[in-house]
Amino acid sequence: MLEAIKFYRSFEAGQTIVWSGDRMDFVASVVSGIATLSQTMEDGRRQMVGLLLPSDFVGRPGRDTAAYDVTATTDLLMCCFRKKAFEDVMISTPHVGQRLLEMTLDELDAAREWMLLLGRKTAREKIASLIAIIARRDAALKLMEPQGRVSFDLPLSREAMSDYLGLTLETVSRQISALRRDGVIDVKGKRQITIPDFDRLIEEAGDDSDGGFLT
Amino acid sequence: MLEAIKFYRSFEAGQTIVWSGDRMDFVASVVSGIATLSQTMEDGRRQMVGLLLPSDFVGRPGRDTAAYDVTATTDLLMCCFRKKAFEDVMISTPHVGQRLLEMTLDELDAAREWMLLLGRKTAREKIASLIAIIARRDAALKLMEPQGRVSFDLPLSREAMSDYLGLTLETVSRQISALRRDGVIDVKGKRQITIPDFDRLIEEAGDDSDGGFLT
DNA sequence: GCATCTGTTTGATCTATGTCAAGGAAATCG
DNA sequence: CGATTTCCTTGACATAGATCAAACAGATGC
Repeated sequence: MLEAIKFYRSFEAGQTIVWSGDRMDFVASVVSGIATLSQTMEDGRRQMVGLLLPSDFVGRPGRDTAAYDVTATTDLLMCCFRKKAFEDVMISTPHVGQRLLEMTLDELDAAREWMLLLGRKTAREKIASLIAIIARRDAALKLMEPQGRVSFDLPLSREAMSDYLGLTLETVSRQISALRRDGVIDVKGKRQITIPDFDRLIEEAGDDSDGGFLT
Repeated sequence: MLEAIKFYRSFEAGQTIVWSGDRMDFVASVVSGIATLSQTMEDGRRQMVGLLLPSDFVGRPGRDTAAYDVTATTDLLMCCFRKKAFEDVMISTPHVGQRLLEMTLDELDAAREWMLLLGRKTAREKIASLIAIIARRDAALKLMEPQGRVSFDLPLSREAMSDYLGLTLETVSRQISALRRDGVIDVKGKRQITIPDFDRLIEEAGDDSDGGFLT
């Protein structure tokens, strides 16, 4: 049974949890906080390839080295299982594997949505999309649909946003300023965002679909 | 048993198999030929989000509308299962679900590799990466590792390549010409590629890892 | 209260890639 | 066979976003 073999680990904001290529003998799920998966090229160019929110799963059964850097963006608590033990549970409990398949398919959909963003959206659309994604996720925690006026805190630095969106941090900053000037968002301090009209934001994001990354 | 419920469908090159949003009551796997998954924005911008090669799986158990456009790039033969029947088999045969999980995890890795390409690589690196991916896949069919001198046919038009890479078809064309001028690749006609030195190509692709999209 | 540090904003310029346009090459059709 | 169509290449020019550089704002420490 899964309960019997789990243990917890906590990390501080900014800390790298595993480096790509490291041996990784556990799998885990996020309990609280935010972590990112990213890939880095030799010359330092970096791309975030996953955003881990509470309940998200990290690690791959049947592989023993990490494929990505995993970094805690905020203080983070993870619930871990030794990989071997987890694999045993997966074999004896088909339900666990089924749930994992479902989650993996959701992640694949999110990754594909993200590919459209990276490949085809303008910088302004990218920023609007990211803000919409975070607003949706934030609302989902309160079991709501975002609608009308919405407020929340950005859990990412400008640099993290640029890694996410395939932009430079300067461009991220400029586009946030532009969206503010145009009344699409309202910014208090550096991180606190208010969206006066969520539909307007969605329009700016260029999403025809619901854009429902994390719904 | 899966054998009992499968049936085949074939499609011509260029034909769209399903449109995003269509009802899709089957799942399938590619027997021969190549298909693509793509997303399109209202104004026509398009991004390929998946490349389906023989043995790849399409469709999502537990969802009844297609999330992407599926298009046959070459003549295509698919092996199909009614979704309901397939789901029943998945429940009664854990092994099928496990295999599907493994394939989905591989696809997720490929999607993430692709995100690095879309977000951070230059046009030249993108083209080199795509050619390397296709060369690898082609070699894999012959159970080989690509090495030294390699030849094969591009199964994609310039436009399909641009949809894949988040570029315009003109940029694709120019970069292919540039790689040819620089002796990285050799092009006969429009589609036949020879790579005189595979390692050189990998260098141009900017991959630190093995870039092993489809290995 | 002042100095320092980190994260952010803004400005001036540069450049890779997009856009628009024309023409070439190979396949298909009459 | 020439005519048409489709796909590709190449050129000239425009522009979104990158790069380089400076300054600002809010923490933190002394």
